[in-house]
Amino acid sequence: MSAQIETTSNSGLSEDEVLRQIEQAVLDHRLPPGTKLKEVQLANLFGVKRGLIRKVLTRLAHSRLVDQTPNRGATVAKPSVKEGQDLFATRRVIESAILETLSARVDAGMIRHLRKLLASEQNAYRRGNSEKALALSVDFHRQLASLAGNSVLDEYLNDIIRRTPLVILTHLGDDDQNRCRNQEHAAIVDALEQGNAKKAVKVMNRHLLHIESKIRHKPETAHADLATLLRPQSERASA
Amino acid sequence: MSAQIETTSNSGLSEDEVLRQIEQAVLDHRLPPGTKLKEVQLANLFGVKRGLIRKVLTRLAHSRLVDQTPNRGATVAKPSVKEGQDLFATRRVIESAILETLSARVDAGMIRHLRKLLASEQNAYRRGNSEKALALSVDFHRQLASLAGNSVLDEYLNDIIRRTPLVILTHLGDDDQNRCRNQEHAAIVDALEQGNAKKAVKVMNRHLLHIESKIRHKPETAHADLATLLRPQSERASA
DNA sequence: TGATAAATTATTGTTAACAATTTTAATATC
DNA sequence: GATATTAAAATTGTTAACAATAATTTATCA
Repeated sequence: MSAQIETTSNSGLSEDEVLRQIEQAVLDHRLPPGTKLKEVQLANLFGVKRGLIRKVLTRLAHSRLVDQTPNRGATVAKPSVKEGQDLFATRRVIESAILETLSARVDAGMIRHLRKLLASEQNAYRRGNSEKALALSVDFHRQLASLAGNSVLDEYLNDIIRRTPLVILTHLGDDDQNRCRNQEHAAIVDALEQGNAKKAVKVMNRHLLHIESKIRHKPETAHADLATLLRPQSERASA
Repeated sequence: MSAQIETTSNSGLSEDEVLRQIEQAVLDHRLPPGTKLKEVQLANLFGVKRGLIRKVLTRLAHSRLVDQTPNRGATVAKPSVKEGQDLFATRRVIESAILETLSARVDAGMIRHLRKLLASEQNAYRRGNSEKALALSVDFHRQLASLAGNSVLDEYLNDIIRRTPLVILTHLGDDDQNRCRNQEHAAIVDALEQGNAKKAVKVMNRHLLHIESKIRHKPETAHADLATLLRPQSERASA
C-alpha cells in the first residue's frame, strides 16, 4: 500500500488534501483495485487523526472509488464488467457533449493552450516518461471539459476520469495498450480548430472505444479437465 | 425547517436512511435553498447522535446538495444561475442518452410499466394532488433511467434529479408552471413505443427547455432613478 | 437613542477512550 | 499433520467531553 505521503511533520494535512492524494494515487495506478485501506495506517501515513480518515473514506465511498463494508473496512473499488462498460459508454456521452459545447465557443487561445499540452504529452512519450505521459493524457481530457465551460459536465467528467483506472486495472491490466493514443488527441484538436464538432466527436468515440471494446466477460473454461485439476501442483506448473 | 421525521422512538435511523430523508425533503420542495441545517437539531429530530449527522452532511455536501462552510455549518445549496443552466444543459445530455439507450432495448413489458406510471401521474394531477403528482413526475424520469440499464447514467440522472429542485426554487419559485408537463411524458412513451428515438429525444429536450429557458440572470436596474430612491418610503409605495 | 464592547449561549470541530467486530496467532485435539 | 478451539491482537464503530468559533444578548457609553 503506497499512497503518496506529502506531509509536514508537525501538522497533518487537511481533509481535502488527504482526499486529493488518495484520488491521485488511484489515478496514477499506485492503488490497485482491491487494496485494503486501513484507517489507522492511513492516519499514521498522513499524520492525521483517524476521524479525518474516516471522513475521507466516507467521501471516497460516496464517489464509488472505495467499497466500504460494515465492520470490514474499506478497499479500493473493483468495478464489475457491466459497470466498466456502463462507465465507458457514459464517458462517450459526456466527452461528446463536452466537445460539442467546446466547439461552439473555441477560440485561437484555447487551441494554442491545447496544442501546448499535446506537445508536452508527445515529449513525455518520446522520452519514455510513462508516468508523466499518463498524467498529461488525463489532463488533456480535463482541459477539454474545463474549456467547454459547463461546470456540471466538468464535474462528471472528472468523476469518470477518477474511476476509469479502476475499470482498466481490474479488467485489463496496467499496460500501455490501455492508455490514450496521443495521435487521437491531436486529431481531436485539429477537428476543433476546423470547427468540425462531428469529426471531433467521432475521433473521441473511437479513442474511447479502443479501450472499451476490450472490457468484457472472460469466458469461463467450460469444462475444466479434472485430471489436470487433480494433478499435484508441481506437475501442473510444467504442463 | 421541516425535514420529515420518520423514526422509532427507542432506536434512531441509519446513516443511509437519514441521508435519504433529507434528500427526499429537498426533492419535495420542503427544504428551501439557504435553509440552515443545524447538527444538534437534526440529531434530535432523527433520534441519532450528532456524529451520524456530521457524516450525512459530509455526504450531502459532496453531492452539492448542501453548502458547508467551516465553523458556520451547513445550508441547503443555492446554485448560481450559471450552475442552474449548466445543470439543465447536462440534464438534456444525460436524458437524451438514456432515451437512446432505452430505445434500443425497450420491450412491451417496459412500455406497459411506463404507461401505468403515466396513468397514476395523470390521476394525481386530475385529483389536484400536487405532492403526489410531483413525486410521480420525478419517478417517471427515474424509471426511464432504470429501464435503460446503464448504471452510471442512472446514477448521474439521479444526482441531477436531486439537484434540480434547488435550481428551480432558487431562481424560479415553487410554481406549477415549473414542473413537468404530463402530456410530454406521454409523448415520450409514444415515441419509445414506435421505436423513434429521435422523436423521444426531441420531446425530452423540449420538455426540459420549457423550464431551462427561464433560468437567467435577472437584469439589474441599470440606472436607478435617484429621485425615486430618495423619496420617502410612503410616497414610494404609491408610485 | 444608537453604537460599541463585553458576556453569554449556541453551534461546529476535534479527540481519546471505549465498545464491538474481525482477523490472526497460539494452543489443544484427533 | 490437519483441524478445531481459544486467546490475543488488530481494526472498525461509537460516544461524550471538551475546544474553538460564531451568533446572540446584555451592559455600557457618548
